Amino acid sequence: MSQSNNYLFESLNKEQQIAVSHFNGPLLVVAGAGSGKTKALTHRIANLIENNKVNPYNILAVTFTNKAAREMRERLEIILAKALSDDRFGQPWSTLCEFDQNQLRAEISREKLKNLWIGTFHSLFSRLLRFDIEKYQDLEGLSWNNKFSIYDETDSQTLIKEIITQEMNLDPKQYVPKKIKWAISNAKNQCLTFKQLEENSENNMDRIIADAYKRYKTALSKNNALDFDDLLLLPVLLLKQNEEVRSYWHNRFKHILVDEYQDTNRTQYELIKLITTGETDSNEFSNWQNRSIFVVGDADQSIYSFRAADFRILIGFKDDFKNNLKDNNNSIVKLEDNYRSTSNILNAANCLIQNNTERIEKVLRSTKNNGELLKLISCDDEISEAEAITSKLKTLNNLNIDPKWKNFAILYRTRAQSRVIEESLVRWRIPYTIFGGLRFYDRREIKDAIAYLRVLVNTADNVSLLRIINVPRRGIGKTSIQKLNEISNRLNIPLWEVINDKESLVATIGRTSKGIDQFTKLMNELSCFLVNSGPAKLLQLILEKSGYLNELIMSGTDESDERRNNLQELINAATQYEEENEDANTEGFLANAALTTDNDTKKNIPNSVTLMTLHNSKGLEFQNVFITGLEQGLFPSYRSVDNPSLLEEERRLFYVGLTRAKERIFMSQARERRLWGGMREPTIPSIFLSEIPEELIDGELPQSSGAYIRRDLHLGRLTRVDRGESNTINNSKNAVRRLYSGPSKGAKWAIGDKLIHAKFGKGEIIHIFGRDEKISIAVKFGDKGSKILDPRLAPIRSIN
DNA sequence: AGGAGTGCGCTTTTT
DNA sequence: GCGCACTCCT
Repeated sequence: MSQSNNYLFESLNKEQQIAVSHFNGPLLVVAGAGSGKTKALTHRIANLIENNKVNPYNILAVTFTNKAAREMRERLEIILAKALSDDRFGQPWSTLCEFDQNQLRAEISREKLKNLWIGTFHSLFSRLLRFDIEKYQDLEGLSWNNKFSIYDETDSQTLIKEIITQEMNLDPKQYVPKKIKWAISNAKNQCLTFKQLEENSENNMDRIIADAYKRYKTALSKNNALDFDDLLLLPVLLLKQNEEVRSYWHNRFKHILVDEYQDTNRTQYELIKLITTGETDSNEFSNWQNRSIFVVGDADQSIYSFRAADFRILIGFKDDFKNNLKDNNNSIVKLEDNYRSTSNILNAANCLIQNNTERIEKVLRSTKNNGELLKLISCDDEISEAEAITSKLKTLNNLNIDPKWKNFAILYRTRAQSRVIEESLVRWRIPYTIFGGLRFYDRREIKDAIAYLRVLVNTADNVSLLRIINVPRRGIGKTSIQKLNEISNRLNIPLWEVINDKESLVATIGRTSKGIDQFTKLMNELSCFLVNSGPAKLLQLILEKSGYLNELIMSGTDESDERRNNLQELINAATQYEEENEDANTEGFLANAALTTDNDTKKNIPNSVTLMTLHNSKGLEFQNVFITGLEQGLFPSYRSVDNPSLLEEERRLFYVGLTRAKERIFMSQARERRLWGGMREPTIPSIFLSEIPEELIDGELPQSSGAYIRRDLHLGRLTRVDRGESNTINNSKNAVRRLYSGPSKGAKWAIGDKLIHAKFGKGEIIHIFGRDEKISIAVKFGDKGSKILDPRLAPIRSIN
C-alpha cells in the first residue's frame, strides 16, 4: 500500500518532500514566491490521509481568502482522485474523460473530504461559534446565541457612529467613527479587551476609544451580532475560559495547517496556539505524538500590517514551540527554488529585499534562463505614462511575442491611478478587466435584501431592522424612529418587540404607526416561510411582498434594471448555495454571504489586460507585469517615506509586484503628476529604483524634478517638500542613488547620541535596529514622543 | 420627508 | 477629481 502512494512525492523537489512528509510536531515552511507552496500544502494533506492514515476529520487547514481555500480543496480532490483512478477504472487519471474525472472528484469530496475543515479563518471559526457560542460566559454578562448576525465594516461603522454621536455625545468630526472603528478593530486583532485598553490608556483619546469599545461590544450583544474581528476574538476568549470546549477542539484537530502565516495577527495566533496545544499556557505543552502544526509563509511578502497582520509571528515560530521540540533544526524548511520568473527578475527582487532589516534570510533561485532586462520607462506625466504603457502593450502584441492581452497585468499602488490608464486603454481599444472595487455584497440593493433575511433570522438585529424599516418607503421618518428607539431603550425592550406591539404603537406615535404596521405584518408573514423554505424562495418572497421589486420595475431606469439583475444574481447565489449544501438553511446562507467576496464570481472579460493594485496581485502570476507610479510619495506612499518600518512594508509590496512576473517587468515613473485633481507637481523617482542593480535595468532614466509629496505632521495636510540639491541632477544613472545619500551619510550612530531633527527638534537615540548600513534608530524627542527613523533619510544631524 | 447643494478629505483592504 | 456626508430648503 505504502509503495503505491509514492506518487505523492514524484513531482516534488527535496525541500518540498521534507515538508510533505513531515508528520509529528511543528514545522515552518518558508516559501518564497513561486516556489510551489500550495503544492506542498495539498500534497501534505494528501500524505497525511493516504500514507499516515489520518482521518480527515482530524485535519484543520486554514487560509486567508476563500479563493485560496477553494483552490486548495480542488487541488486536493484531484490528487486523491488521481490515486483512486487506477483502482476504479483500471487506467490513469489523465486518460479519463472529463465526466469520469468529475465523478471521481465529486465522490472524493462527498465521502473522503466530508469532515475535513478547510477554509478561511473567519468561516471556520464562525462555524465553531455556531456550535459553541452559547457556552461563552462574558465578564460583563453579555451573551449571544447561534443565530448571530455577522456585521461587515459598514454595519459596524454605522453602529459605532451611533454610539459616538448618540450615546457618548461626542463630535464625530473630532472623534471620527472610522478611526475609532479602526482603533477598536486593531485592539481586537491584538487580542486586547476594552479593559486592557483602558488600563493602558495614556491620554483622553485612548480612554474614549476604550469606552467606545466597551459600548460597542454591548451594542453588538444587544443586536446579537458579531463583527469580523469577533469571529476570531470570541473563540479565543471562549477557548481560554472553557476547558471542556478547548479540549474538544484540541482533540478533534490533531493536524493543523496554516497558509500565508506571515499574515496572521495576534488573535489568530492565539487561536492556533490554543487549539494546537489545548493549553492556555502553551509552554506546558510537549506531547506531539500524532499531532502537528504546519505553517507556510514568506515574511518578505507581508503586506497587510495595516490590518494588524504581524509577520514577526512567523519569524518567531521557531521559538514558540522551542521547548517542546526534540530536534530544533528540523522545525524549518525553506523552499527557495522558483519555478516562475526569469533569473534577472529574481536577482532584482533578491537585491531589493536585501535592503530590509527584519526578515528570515532566503533567496529565490531561478530555474529559468536570464530573460530580458527589467525595463524602466520614464515619462513626462501620468498621461504619458498611461500612453507609454499602452503603446508598449501594443508593440508586444504586434510583435507576436505575447499575442494575448491576458498575459499582461498593470499594477499600481493606489486605485486612483487606474483612471488615467483606463482612459488610455479605452482610447486604443485594448480590452481590460479591473480587479477589485465595489463588492457584490456591498451593493445597496443586496445589503437591503440581506438585511431582510437577517431580521427574519435574528430579530434583535437593529442595524438591519433600521436599514429596511422604511425601504421601500412606508412613510416612516426619522422622528418616529427616534421615538421608538427611545421607548426601546427606556423600557429595555428590543426594538422589534416595540414595533410588533400594535396597541402601544398607536398610543405612542399615532398616525405613522400605519407604515410600521404594514412592515411588521410583512415580516410576520414572511417569518412563516423561514423554517420550511430555503433562502432562495425566501428572498423571492421578500422582494415581491415588500414591493421592493415593484418599485424597481416602476422606476425603469438603467440603474434600477441593474439593481434588479443584481438581485436576481443574489437569488441565483442562494439557489447555488442550496444545491451545494445538504443542510442548507437561511442562517448558513447569510454566514456565507457575509464572508464571501465576489472576486471569484466576477465575470471576467475574456483575454483582457488585468488592472489591479499591488496588494491584489499577491498570489497571482502573469507573463508581463507593469509596475507603475514609481515615485516617492506614491510608491512608496507618502505615509511611509520617512518611517523605516512602513518603508520596509512598501518594499515588500514592490517585491511582491516584481515576483508576479514570469517573463518581463516594466517599471514606469512620471516626472510630474497631478494628485487629487490639483496642480501637476514635479516628483522624485522611487527610492526602490536605486535598489535594483543598474546592470539589470534597461531604460530611459528617471530625471528628478526635486520634490515629493508628504504629509505635514503639524497641519495634517499634504505639502510639497523640496530637496534643494535634486534640481541639479540630470540624466545620469547615479541620479537616483545620489538623491538618497542624505545629510547623514556615513555617520555612525550609537545609543545615547543626541541629535536634532528638522521637525521634531532635539532628541536622544534610545535604540538601534539592524546593523551596518541598514540601521534604523529609535529616537526619543521630549514632548513629541519616540520615533523610529532611518538615519540615511531623516533630516537629522548630531549634536553634542 | 426627502431632494438638491456644498464642503471636505483623501493608501493599501484577504474577512 | 470625486465620492460622501451633512445641511438647508421645499
